[in-house]
Amino acid sequence: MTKVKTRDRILDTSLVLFNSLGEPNVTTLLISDELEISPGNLYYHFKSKGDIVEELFSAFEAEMLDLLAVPDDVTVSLEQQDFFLHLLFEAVARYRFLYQDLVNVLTRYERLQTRFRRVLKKKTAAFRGICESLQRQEMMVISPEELDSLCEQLTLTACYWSAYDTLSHLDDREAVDPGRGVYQMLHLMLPYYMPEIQERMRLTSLTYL
Amino acid sequence: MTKVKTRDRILDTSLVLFNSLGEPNVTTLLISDELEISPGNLYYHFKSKGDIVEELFSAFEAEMLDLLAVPDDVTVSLEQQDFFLHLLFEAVARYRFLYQDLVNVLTRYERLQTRFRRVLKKKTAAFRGICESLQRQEMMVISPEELDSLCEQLTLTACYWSAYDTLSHLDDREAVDPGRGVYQMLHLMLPYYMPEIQERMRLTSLTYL
DNA sequence: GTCTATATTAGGATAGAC
DNA sequence: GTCTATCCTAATATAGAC
Repeated sequence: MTKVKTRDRILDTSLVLFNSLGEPNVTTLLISDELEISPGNLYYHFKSKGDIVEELFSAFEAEMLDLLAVPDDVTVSLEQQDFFLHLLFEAVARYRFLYQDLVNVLTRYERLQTRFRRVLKKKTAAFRGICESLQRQEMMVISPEELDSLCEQLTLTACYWSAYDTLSHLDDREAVDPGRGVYQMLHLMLPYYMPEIQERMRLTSLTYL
Repeated sequence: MTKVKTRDRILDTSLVLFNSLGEPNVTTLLISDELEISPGNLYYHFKSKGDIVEELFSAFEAEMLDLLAVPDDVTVSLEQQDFFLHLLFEAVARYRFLYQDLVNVLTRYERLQTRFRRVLKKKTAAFRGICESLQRQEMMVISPEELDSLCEQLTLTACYWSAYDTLSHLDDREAVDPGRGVYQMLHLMLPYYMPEIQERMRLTSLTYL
């Protein structure tokens, strides 16, 4: 029984098309064309294009909230931090259509605004949690103001690295390299690690280039 | 003779509407409505909406290239650096419609792609120029790899701060606060200043909050 | 230069047969 | 569940009078 439900095929194909062409440039006709089904059929499964977007968003949201559910006073190792960043950028890349037209998408599908903001807040909180844990382990030293600024900067970068990266190859939007983003994230934190850790993380960061 | 040419009024109003509603959401009808002229009249002055966008882009480009024309081996004081960042964020804010739908706008008006990339490159180069000058003056210490990463991060932030900031108040897109962006930029450089300078710049940065 | 009226598409969405 | 045919609307753009 290898038959995949049409409904799911629509979601999969939409995601691919959204990511490579940009959500605003993908019409329902294009989606159905790509799937070799009729537009009517598509509308049998989803009552609007917005519904497809919302359902993809829900999947994104679920993945993110799961990933970002960092318990408050947990102890985070450098390996875990590393792994976390890796997963985060991978998830963002998988749903990059959201980020590449973020303001646009959020204004046209207003119901997503608060939900997206919640994810953002969780993201900042997760970064803060990690940094605080590293501080408790005396691997990091940072003042409260710097910590605020750093977490905001990490959030901004996690959000917009993929869009920024896309600017260099707008012709081929399939190409996506989350590694470079992780590298930048690590380098944002670098100055605040203790000297020995700093050296170690500098080396780690190179593996992402 | 206070009469402003219709052509210029179209450009002014378009810029305002683009900034507050997003370029994709602004129709030629809305522009002419706002100006209380007929759509036909608008098309007498510009043969397409894209032409309006391109002309606004040209103004943006001219301002930017002028601002970014930092001579190669110039000596930059901290005050000049500060002032430069200030002007930069002000210019970005004035044309924020470009940045808020960057990928979208650049894919729909392909001719702007290379021009925008040129501006980006100049931006990174300007940051590098400033940092190198500060290094020569022994106010900053930074390794070549860190410098690369920092300049890229500064460019990303200069580009996307306004869009990121907009996320918090998508309802009122008039509100724009370039100050906070400058603050973040200064904090990105902070770790690489010499200790005395660091203290001084930390204080300076507070004035931007 | 400016207007009114209208043409042209394209995209989202529905109706009804199979 | 799927198709074909069609509707509706909004947006870009043009024609021709004043």
